[in-house]
Amino acid sequence: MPVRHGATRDTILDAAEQLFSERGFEGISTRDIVKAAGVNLGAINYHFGTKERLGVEVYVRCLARVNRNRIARLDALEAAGGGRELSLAQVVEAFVRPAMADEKEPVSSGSNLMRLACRCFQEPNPELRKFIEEQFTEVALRFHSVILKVVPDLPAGELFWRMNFLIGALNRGQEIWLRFDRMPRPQGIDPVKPDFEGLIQRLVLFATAGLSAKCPIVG
Amino acid sequence: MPVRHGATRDTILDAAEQLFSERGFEGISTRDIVKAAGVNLGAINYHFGTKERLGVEVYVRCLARVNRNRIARLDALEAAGGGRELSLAQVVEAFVRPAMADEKEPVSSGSNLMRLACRCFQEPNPELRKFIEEQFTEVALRFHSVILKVVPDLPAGELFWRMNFLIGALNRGQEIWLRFDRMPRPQGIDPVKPDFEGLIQRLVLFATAGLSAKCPIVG
DNA sequence: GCGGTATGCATACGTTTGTTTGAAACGAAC
DNA sequence: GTTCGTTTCAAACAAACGTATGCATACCGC
Repeated sequence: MPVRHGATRDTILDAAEQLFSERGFEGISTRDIVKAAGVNLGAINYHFGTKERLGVEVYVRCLARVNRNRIARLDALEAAGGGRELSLAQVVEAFVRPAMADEKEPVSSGSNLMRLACRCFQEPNPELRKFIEEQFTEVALRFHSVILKVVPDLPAGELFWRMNFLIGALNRGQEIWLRFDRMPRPQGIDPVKPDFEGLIQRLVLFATAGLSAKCPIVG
Repeated sequence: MPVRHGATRDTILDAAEQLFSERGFEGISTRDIVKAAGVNLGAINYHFGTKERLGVEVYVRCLARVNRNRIARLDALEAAGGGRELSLAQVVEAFVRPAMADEKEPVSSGSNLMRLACRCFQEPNPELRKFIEEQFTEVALRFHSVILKVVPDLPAGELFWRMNFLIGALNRGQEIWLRFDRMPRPQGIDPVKPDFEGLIQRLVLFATAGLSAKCPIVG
């Protein structure tokens, strides 16, 4: 029945990705996964050992892709700029866009990439968090140093927190965008759902302003 | 044994609040809760019916307090201002501060209030989400209209998204602040953990800039 | 005092959980 | 065509899960 080597393994990863992104790691059972994947119950333990190791692999696979993409975009920007200084908006976009879509997973409201990139920050399981956080060290360092160059009068100590504010805004933006149609929207406000590019544009605008806010002179 | 009416019920609520805030709703069992609360296993079902209804009550109790506080702060600001226009920073602070501490729960790294106010946005359980989101309708409307007054050239359609960016930044800021000491911090960046007021100040600065960013002229 | 409602407790119920087992089916090598 | 390592399968495992039951105890108006 299996067509190629490792097919079952990948099927499980894909099914688990989808389910975890919707209900979280603790909210999904191994039986949910094998049923969705159409494979045997024993397959998870055979291929991954434990449910937790499967969880780690799902999240790491997704985040590695996103973060590789972020760095690639930054590299491309710097190469294209040829020594000229980048704009902060360009840098922020290079950070934001890969969390939303890439060549393998084009934009859609059913996008696993975006959904999982959100959920990875929301998993309370400490073991999972450990591996998830590891995926961000390289990207954090790269963007940190680039942004410091682009926003010269920003104290280094401030950037750490502002980067996290950006990450939070990104997550929340994604979450609301994905759930928009199924969400009880407060009447009297009547928000509109922008298309995908509109969301990025709004995020970039917000975060760019936030990142480059002048620090009040202390003392 | 019980000293006053409803003591067991409240003990359960407090214990569940603490545990849910750390591991999420799905990550905690009824047995975890009764053990932490020091009450009988049957007590949860007796007082709340189901685990899910206990979950709803825990989150609603916390959010009702936070959001009541937000509105009270806004009322106080408007009363004190006596018709003068508020500053955006004041409004943002009125939104941010109640999610971090109040008279019942002063600031500390063990603060349940802050931890739970974060987790409430991260629960994947749809039933829980429904009740959680309900808690925000009033506060959303109030702050929406106030901010529109304070940032006059902000298109109403934009504010919905920027408010959510603010919420995201707030959540992420809280989360990182709470976990700061137990977190693997990227070397080469060496961030410092501000005190509580410093966190609020940074959040207000970031969000104020983001909220009042000028929209690029389209067309 | 007494009756009745509200609460506490120990225990058990039926499911679902993650994981393990041992045998069957497979593909490639020889 | 037999062998061997790998993968799939149905079935079973013990443990943990949320919940229900039956009975003891407390409280309160009377």
